[in-house]
Amino acid sequence: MRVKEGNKELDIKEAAIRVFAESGFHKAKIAKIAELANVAAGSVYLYYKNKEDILDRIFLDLWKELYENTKAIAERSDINPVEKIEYFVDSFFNVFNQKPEMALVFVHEQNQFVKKPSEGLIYYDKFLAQGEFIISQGIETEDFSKNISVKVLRYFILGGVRFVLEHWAKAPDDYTLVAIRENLKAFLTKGLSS
Amino acid sequence: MRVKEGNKELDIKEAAIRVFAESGFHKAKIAKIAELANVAAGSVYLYYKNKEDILDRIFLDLWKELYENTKAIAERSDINPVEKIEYFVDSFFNVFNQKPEMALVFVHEQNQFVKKPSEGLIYYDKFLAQGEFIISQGIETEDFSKNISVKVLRYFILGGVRFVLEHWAKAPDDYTLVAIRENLKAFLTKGLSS
Amino acid sequence: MRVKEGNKELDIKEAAIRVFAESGFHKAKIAKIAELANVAAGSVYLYYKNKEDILDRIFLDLWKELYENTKAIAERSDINPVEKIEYFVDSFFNVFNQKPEMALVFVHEQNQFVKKPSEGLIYYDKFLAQGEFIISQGIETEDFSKNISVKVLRYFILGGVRFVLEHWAKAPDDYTLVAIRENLKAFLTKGLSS
Amino acid sequence: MRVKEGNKELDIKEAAIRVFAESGFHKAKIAKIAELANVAAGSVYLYYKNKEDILDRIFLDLWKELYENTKAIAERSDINPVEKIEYFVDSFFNVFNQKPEMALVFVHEQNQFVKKPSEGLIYYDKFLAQGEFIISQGIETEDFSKNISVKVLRYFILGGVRFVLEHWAKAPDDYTLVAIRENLKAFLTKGLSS
DNA sequence: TATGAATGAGGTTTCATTCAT
DNA sequence: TATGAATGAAACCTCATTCAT
Repeated sequence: MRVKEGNKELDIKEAAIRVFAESGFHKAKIAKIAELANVAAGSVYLYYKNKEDILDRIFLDLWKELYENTKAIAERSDINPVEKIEYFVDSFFNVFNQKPEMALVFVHEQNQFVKKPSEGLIYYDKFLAQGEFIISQGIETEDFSKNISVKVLRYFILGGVRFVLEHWAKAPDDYTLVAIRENLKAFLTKGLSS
Repeated sequence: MRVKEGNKELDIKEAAIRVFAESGFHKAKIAKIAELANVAAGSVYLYYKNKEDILDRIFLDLWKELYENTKAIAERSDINPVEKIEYFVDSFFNVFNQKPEMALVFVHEQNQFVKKPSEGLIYYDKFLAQGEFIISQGIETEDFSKNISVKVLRYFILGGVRFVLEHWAKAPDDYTLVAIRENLKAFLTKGLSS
Repeated sequence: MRVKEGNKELDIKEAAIRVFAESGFHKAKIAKIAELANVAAGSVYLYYKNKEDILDRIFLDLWKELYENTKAIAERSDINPVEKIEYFVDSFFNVFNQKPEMALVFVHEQNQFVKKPSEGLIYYDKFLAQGEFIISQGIETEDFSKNISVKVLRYFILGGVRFVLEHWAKAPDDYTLVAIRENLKAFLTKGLSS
Repeated sequence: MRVKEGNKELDIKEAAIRVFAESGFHKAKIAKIAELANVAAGSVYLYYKNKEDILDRIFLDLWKELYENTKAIAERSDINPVEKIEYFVDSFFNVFNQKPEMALVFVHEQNQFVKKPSEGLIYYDKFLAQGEFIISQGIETEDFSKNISVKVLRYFILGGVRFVLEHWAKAPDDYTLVAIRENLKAFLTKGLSS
């Protein structure tokens, strides 16, 4: 048994990611999370208000990180929109690079997460806005076709990425994340191009 | 004897689609489904083995219809791969055209559905195979780039479509399905092109 | 399928005996009884008030028959109490001779049956009274020991017979009913003797 | 932490005995057992896997105690088989002496109990084997008649005892257990004698 | 802060019984 | 008399959450 010295809050969150990935939020049991975190079931409630709060804070971490990793990209003036899209996609995949389980939680519980207001949701919206902004820039610079609906595209791309991620997370050996993202970058820039 | 009047099996299925769309499968209550179907709770079990069976048969209907609507397209020789992709996308969207709730069920419960073998899953696989086949054809005819990974793309496209559908289903007035599919068709054919 | 011409009431009763023997009263399903009786489930209620009523009438038949088969024995003056006991036991076993299933119902549901007043219960009491009467006679004639408690013995004997019957009914090949009853007769008459 | 006070496991088992005796296993409600045990319904499942498990462990206790109380008797060499039978019967009745309700559970649910393998069943079989062994010994020493079928007798005796117990448990005032067992001992030894 | 025993609300499912035909 | 579709009450069990220590 690992000596309990460290950060129980984090231990619980990480255990929860594993359990949510395995069973989905609804079937996940607090008792199992507590066990994996080497903590008593009751202790979970010292750090989290309830089960849903754990999920919320997992997503807060995720979208905050994604937002912060990508906000610099949108603002850069030394690269063109095509390159921005490429970096943007890279950033996104990097987050999941060594966390297949987080990818599954993202894919399966994002709906649950989006349903109600939360701090994490703000970062999620900001993240989407950045993607949208990059595409808009590209349309202005005529790098991208002006006939595309930014609104439609941003969901399409995010959804596509989600689904690909899911399959990668379930069978990481079928194709590498690097291969996936190169494919997507090529596909996206061609698809967007004017 | 009391004779079947109307079609309770269908009533229940349609009620279930509404409830699953609203609450998700896990939170959905049989009592609520029965109420919407104007049927006693116990009657649900005359037509469906259990709650999961309802979901299975909803997905069976969906993928069977999608498969059957699209199988002719893949086999046609009078149109080129680009047109096939366009028809394929059209077919897909047509199914949801007047069933926003079905789109939500599809989006939210597809994971659940894919997890275990079922008759519907066979049609789902066949459907995916058709999409994959069309793209492969296009690569052969050099209409599509030979650098794309069919495997990655097929999930990307399906996932993207799923997510777009979800947002449309939640707020059908923001953009019409027709607008969405025209956007996607343009984006896809460009993205795939060689 | 047997042509339904005959006695549905009887068909149902016989089906019920089989099902009660197999599953016990509580787990027995009306649907299964109806199926074995080649009758619709609802039809059962044309002939029997409810599930319990079927059991009651099965036991009524049983105890009425046992009572009527044995009442002549108690009254005979040409044989002594020892012989009466022997005939009494013979009569009892004869009823089950070719109905192992009835024996199981008797053994398992007798409790249920005794709990509430019914016509069958009257015959059951009369039957016990006859056995008691024969033993009392034997005590008077000094064939049987005067130290025995008739009350205790009559339950002991009936209970013993019940349990032996049960094991015979479950595995009729282990020992024949004839062998059983000869053993018991010998045991009883010796046990009772003065 | 909230600490186990008293012995809830035992409280529940004793409450269950009362409820099973009153209503029989199938009609017994967990809610009622929990109420009598002064425990929340859910707490029952902290100590017992399910309803059946409660019954199993009641019978395990019973047959283990009976087995352990009687195993010394069979092995003794200082008393003859007739005395062994007497002690054996005494032991048996002693267990129920101040637990009329346990006697009812035994009588009503023994069938249920015997149907499936369990730890208690092992003790039950051992107990029966001991009774059988004592009788066999008696036959060898010619204290008992060699014409009796041990197999038949062991069930007959157990069954008889069961039924007598039942009537005693339902109306303990009609005759004392002591009177019953003296009667039976006399009856048995005479019945068995050569 | 930490525990884990205790709680009790809540939902799926079964099945005896009813009743329209 | 006969049917069998429809009913709906009832109960086991799970598990998130609480709380005494």
